[in-house]
Amino acid sequence: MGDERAVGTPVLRRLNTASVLRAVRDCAPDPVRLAELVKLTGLTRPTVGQAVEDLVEAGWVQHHHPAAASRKGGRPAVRVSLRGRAAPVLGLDVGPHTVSAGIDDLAGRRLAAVRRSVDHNRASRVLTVVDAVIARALEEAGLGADEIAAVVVATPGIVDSGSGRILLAPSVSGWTSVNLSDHLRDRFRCPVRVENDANLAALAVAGERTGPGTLLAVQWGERLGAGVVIDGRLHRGTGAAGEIGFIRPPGRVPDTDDGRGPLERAIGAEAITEQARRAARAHPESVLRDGPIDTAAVFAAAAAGDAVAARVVDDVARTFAQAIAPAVLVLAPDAVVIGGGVARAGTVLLAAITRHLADLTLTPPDVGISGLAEDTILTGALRMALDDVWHQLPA
Amino acid sequence: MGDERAVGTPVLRRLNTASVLRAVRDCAPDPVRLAELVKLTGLTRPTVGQAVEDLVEAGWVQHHHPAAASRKGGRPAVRVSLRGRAAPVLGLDVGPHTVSAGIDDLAGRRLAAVRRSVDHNRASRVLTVVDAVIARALEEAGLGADEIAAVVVATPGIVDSGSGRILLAPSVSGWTSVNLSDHLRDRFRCPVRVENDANLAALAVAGERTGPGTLLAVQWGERLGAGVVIDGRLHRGTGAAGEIGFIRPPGRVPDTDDGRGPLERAIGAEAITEQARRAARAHPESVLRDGPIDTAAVFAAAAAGDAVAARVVDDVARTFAQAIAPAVLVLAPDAVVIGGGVARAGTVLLAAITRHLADLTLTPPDVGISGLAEDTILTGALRMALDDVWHQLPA
DNA sequence: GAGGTTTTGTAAAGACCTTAATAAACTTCC
DNA sequence: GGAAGTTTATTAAGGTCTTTACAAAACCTC
Repeated sequence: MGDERAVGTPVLRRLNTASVLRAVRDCAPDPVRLAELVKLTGLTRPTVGQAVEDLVEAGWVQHHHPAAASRKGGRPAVRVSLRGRAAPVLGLDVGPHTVSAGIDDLAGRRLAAVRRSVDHNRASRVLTVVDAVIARALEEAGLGADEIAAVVVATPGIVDSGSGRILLAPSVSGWTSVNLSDHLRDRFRCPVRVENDANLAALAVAGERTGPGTLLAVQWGERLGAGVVIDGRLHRGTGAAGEIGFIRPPGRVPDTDDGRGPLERAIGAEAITEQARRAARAHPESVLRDGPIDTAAVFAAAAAGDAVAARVVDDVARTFAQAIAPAVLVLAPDAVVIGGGVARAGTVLLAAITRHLADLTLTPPDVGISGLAEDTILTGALRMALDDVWHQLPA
Repeated sequence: MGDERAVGTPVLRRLNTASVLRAVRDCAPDPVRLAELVKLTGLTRPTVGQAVEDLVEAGWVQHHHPAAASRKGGRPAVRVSLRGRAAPVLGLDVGPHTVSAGIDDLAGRRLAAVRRSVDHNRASRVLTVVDAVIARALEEAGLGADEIAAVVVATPGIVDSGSGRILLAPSVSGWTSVNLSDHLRDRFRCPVRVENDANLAALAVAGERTGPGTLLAVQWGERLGAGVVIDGRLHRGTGAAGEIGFIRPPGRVPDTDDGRGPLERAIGAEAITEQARRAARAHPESVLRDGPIDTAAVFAAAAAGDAVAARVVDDVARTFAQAIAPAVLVLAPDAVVIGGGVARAGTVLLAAITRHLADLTLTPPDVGISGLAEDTILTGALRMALDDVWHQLPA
């Protein structure tokens, strides 16, 4: 129930120019003929002409040389395209081991991508790397910090979306005491947002899917987090939505004081390998006996038919399914998509989870693996930054 | 990202008349002076005048006699108010034991309220009662079926929101084979929607709360259901969202083949009394030994300090908290509100649930009891019907 | 009953979109 | 190489709606 106010004729114009800009964006990065925009928007030629003129003046779109391809008679068309450099956005993924930065232009073209690892995950050291990565990315894109139109930073832990403060982040020592948000706000004059990494990964995964719907996107590695995306919008709740790592699974869970949640301690990557090691010791016939054990090895052994490994995988899948089943029943998501290090191991786990979930829920969701590579979180951060820019258009 | 199209000046007018109508509604049921509407909408006088003229002609608002109260000098103001009879809506709550109907006008005034019990919950019998209740409600309101602008029906079970078919409804035998939606569509010429009762109850509870936010509204009686309302909008997911009755709680759950879910069998009203009975047999010192045992008696005994009853209540609360904790972690709702028969028992249960949830979640939500009386579901149905009418305004 | 106040009503002006007609530029065919 | 044809841009006129400004009306108070 939007509360529109004070509608005059100028508002109409803004509405129409926005409509034209949307059409131009949908065609990005290809240039569009003006006549095509008329068809796409349903507006008339003079209106579109006026709007394009305004947009060019404001710097959002740019003219193209008419001396291009695909002429088939007639006066040469004026063609325009999104002027990406009008509002480039910066995405940042601050992980416990690596820091990555990316710069996209409005059209979604990647202008820069930088990745650097952090040796010691001490907060002060991380901050230094963050600054270095940003500087390198800006250099690569040939941009100044002033030209960036939006910044979104992904970080582990729970983030207060209002202030941008990090409330809880066990994986990086001292991270909560650093006001990352303020630190970056000084460097940029545009809005800076800090957001939970699993949430941003969810946004990236949702971007791969078309149409509305509910998505539960899980990031599964050493730690375990999730994001909820409903009809393309991220669901935050009171702020800590998606923290599945703190679900308490049935059965005993080892105590640790590293701030990890019960489910993380039960089926995080480390717990999986630990279970496999124990199983291998108890069952010398397993191939797990040979070679080093990591999650990839466990899943590979299970896929190859090793009964002991299969048992471990099934246990993990069951625990996971039991843990999220209540949430699946309440949310009734269209899909549960798993990303992160564990997901890369393969489809053995997937099948087991699907099986168990079908048993525990009424309308079992599709269970899939994220098709996105290592930069899922970064992609999500850039996506949110672009969305931000796009929503404050009329400014 | 709404895809606006073909915007001309007529659209502007529609926008403004809609804005004026909203303002009139917000003042309902009191009449509004025209000058006041100017302030409320931020539009100019001629615009408001034009809009009001159009709305009167369309029958949405009506003029008031100027010979009314509170004059303080000046030309007598033209006053208008929402013409409720323009679009009265019908709400229906088809429960396993009772059928209720209500008719509200646009201003939210209750024009009729009818409630009738059903002896045998056979589908054919229920349908007869439904028809009778509708007829009585229409008579009471002095309206014909043709004048109703929207109908929303609440029913237990899982409802396909597209077709309105009832997919799963164990509590009424033969209910799934009845196409309630088609049955009613023949009687009314307006849209008829069938919706899960817990979802509508959630909508009603959400109406009591102000502002945006996430709400998990639980209906807890013999059966157990919930609705999720996010920023005022009902969340459906793939259709069966909120079915917490089918969450599998830790521990053994008795098997039944009446279609109830595991959590319902574990902590539904019947299960609570059963647990209390067992506890009373084992502990003769409990006051539960005296008198008949129902949920109210159990909660009263616990509130009065009976240790055995308190133990039962705590067990129930723990099971409930454990069951919904994963959903609470994923959704991070602002509040969990409990309604239905069990909730009426008092605040003993509430305190226990709050305590256990605080232990199991990161950002514990407010836990409260629905302040709405028996007609929560009916209220929700009427609310959704009103929302429906309101959203198809520009037609 | 005169003055003041509050509100309604009306007319002119400005802004924007739309329709329609005209001009321009390029390709293709003869 | 010129004429016909096609596609597109430009310009002008017309209509609708909002805004601004001003006049009229009705009522209360002094």
